[in-house]
Amino acid sequence: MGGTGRSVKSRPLSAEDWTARALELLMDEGVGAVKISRLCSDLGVTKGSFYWRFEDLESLKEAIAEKWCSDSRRALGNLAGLAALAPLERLRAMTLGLIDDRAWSVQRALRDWARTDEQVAATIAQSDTFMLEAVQQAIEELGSTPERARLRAGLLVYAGIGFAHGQSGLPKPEVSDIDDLIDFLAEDAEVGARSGQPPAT
Amino acid sequence: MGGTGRSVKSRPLSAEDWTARALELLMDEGVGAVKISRLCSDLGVTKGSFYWRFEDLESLKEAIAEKWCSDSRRALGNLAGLAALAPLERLRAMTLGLIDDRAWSVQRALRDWARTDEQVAATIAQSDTFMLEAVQQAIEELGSTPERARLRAGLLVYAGIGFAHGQSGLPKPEVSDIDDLIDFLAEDAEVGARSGQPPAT
DNA sequence: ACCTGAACACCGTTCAAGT
DNA sequence: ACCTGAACACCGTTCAAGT
Repeated sequence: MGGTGRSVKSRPLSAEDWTARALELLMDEGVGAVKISRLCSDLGVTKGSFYWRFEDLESLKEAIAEKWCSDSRRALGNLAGLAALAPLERLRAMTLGLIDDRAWSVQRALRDWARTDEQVAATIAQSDTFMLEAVQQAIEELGSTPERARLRAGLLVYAGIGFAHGQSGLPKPEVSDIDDLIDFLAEDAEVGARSGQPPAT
Repeated sequence: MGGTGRSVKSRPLSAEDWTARALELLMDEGVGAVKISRLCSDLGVTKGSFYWRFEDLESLKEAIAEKWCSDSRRALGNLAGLAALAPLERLRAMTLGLIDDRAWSVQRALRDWARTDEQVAATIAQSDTFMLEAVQQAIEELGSTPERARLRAGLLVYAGIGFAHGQSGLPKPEVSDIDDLIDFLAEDAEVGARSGQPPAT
């Protein structure tokens, strides 16, 4: 059945062919399926072919990380780019994305690899920073001072990462909980705005 | 040099000998060091000896998880048991524990294993629930309603887990940030208490 | 340039045999 | 009861040889 395993001799495999299939495997079957031998049988070649394109497994993982982070950065950029959208709605959309995205299993694997691979760590760090700034800005637009917004954004982003790694017997937040959460942040932002310092020059 | 590698024939190895050494390895050298072959050379036996005590690697990991969770549960119990301590101080101590505990690398490995091992998952879930309840109760005592306290506790605990898994290029919270955070929760709790519903019967 | 084929090291697992 | 020793499967890695 179609798609995998080149039954006929076709064009040589590009690096993208390898990373694309590896990312598919990671999403569909988890980190345990990302093995050179598995990739080779899927792509219909022998291992030597892999080592023609990549130094070793690590460099494959780095390539996966870069592809995935650039993809998700683009997605988040689309959201943040909707400056037209009210900050409250934008924040809500981001938070929901934090919760239900099925691609969290990918992130878990990446963070895992990041622990022993500086390249991957740097890629992830950049991606996290981007997310934090988007959230912080939305909260600022709700009326918090930059410092307050940074604290709240950090709390929210860290909680999102934690949720992804938890799976944890802890009650999974419902959509209504998300709404309460946003209310929580918004309500406080108003307090901050009302009693607030004037914005720093 | 002393400690590891029984140079002389001594008493047979108990299951605890194996799990204790494995936990040491996990804390000192990370998850990559927890290998049967490594354990065997450390303990001065051959692999068959391991398989006399354990079914396979999975069951060793389950044993590690149980040992570690029961240890940390006791530690947290000591904190929560200090009902004498003002809830604000208790909450602060717990949150600081969430941040600086060097044993986070262990938790990361356990959550990783939990993904493919139901036993480990159950052990972790129980540990998480215990933590959540302790935090929730402290926040309730600050004057929040149970529902509000649950939301805030969940946010805090998830953020702690996320922080442990992040390492993430995001700015690591300073102690002063923790204080701001506690203020944030406390301040809101007061708001909740002032405008609050009467506690449910 | 791109890939095969065979080899090797390392690790988990099994099992008959030893004490 | 507790462990050895040797075997096997699986996976990552290397490399000479093929087209």
